[in-house]
Amino acid sequence: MARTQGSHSDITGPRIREAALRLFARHGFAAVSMRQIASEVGVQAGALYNYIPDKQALLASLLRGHMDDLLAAWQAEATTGDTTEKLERFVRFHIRYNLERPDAIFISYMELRNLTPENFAQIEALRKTYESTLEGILRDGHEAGRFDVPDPAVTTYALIAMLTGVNTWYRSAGRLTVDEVCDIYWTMTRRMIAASSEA
Amino acid sequence: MARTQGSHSDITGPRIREAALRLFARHGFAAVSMRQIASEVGVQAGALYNYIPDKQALLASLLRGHMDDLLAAWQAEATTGDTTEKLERFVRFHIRYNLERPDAIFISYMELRNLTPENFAQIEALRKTYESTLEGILRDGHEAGRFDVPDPAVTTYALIAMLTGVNTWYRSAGRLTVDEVCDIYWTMTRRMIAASSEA
DNA sequence: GTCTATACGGGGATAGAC
DNA sequence: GTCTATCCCCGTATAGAC
Repeated sequence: MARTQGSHSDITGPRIREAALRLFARHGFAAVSMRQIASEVGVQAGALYNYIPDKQALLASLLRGHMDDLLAAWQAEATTGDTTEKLERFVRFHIRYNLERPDAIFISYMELRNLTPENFAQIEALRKTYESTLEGILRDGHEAGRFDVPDPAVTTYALIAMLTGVNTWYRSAGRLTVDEVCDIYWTMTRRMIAASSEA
Repeated sequence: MARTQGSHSDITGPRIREAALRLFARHGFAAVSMRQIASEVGVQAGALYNYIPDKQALLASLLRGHMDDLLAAWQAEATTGDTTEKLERFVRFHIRYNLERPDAIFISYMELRNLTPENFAQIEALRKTYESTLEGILRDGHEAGRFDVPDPAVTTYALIAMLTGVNTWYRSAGRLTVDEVCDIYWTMTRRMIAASSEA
């Protein structure tokens, strides 16, 4: 039997974060009320403040958590292989990772403006770190003569935008599998940076 | 001498739209109050309702106006030239047009979820129309043997995302002119669809 | 066409009982 | 740790005077 009152500190915290992530992604940070979040979790609004200082800190914590997870996941993949293999791994990793966490990705791009300047700077730095790994790969490949990348910074922006864009249109019920999508984007990427072979 | 009261119907309407566009882009639709918009325009909140039925209709009208302008502007450019020239023109047109209207572009991507289903369907149809012109160019070029585009639909998504992404990073005070940016993106586009020459 | 005033609901956040 | 109750502010939208 579920208790309607009492201590649930171990599960309520995560549930608040899950509910907030989903609601912020669906309706936008400003449009979601603390009462809505509480209602999803099954507690009263006041109880939320046992877990978070305020609404803004909740958003910042979600975004920071997402960026930390993303960087850790990429670090776990990025170890071996030559430059071309690293680039291919980045392309496939980015598409897959984003498709698996649409809510977190959506919020990360849409709700940055609702952060305080301090929180914004922190999240931006993490994002910059992630994007720099791609830029590093492009520069390495260019210097090694494997790629032709006249402007690594711009190419990084272009690639990130292109890859992240998959989230706006891909549906698992559609005509393409995730693997097929990754193949297509890897082909486009390879051509964009003029990698030597199309094998 | 400015009147503090009286009739200004000819200028208040446009000023409401300009203020709303700017504020929605800056803070998000849900976070902006009618009182804020009125204050920017220099009227009381109640006076806004002489021009718009409600807040939601104001947003829909801004988005519809933007899409109408976009389609008209592209129609005015799209008349002549072979397929490769048309594609190059699309790339440069899209980047320039977006950079000149950052607020409208931002809102068009961020605030779609705040539209009623009817308004959303309308705006989406206009956006689809615009993107279809690009897909048409890619299909034409592929069939004519000028491009190699295995999946025109996905390539369209990829190109639109890549080009629209310029707005997130470009600053006129930065190291690149708009022309240089267009050149870089056109090179990347040409390679992506494997257009015959790189001249 | 704009004003003032206001209706009415809902927002974030806190206090104190249990 | 959660509840109920509440504070205080602000939201959209309307009514009626000028």
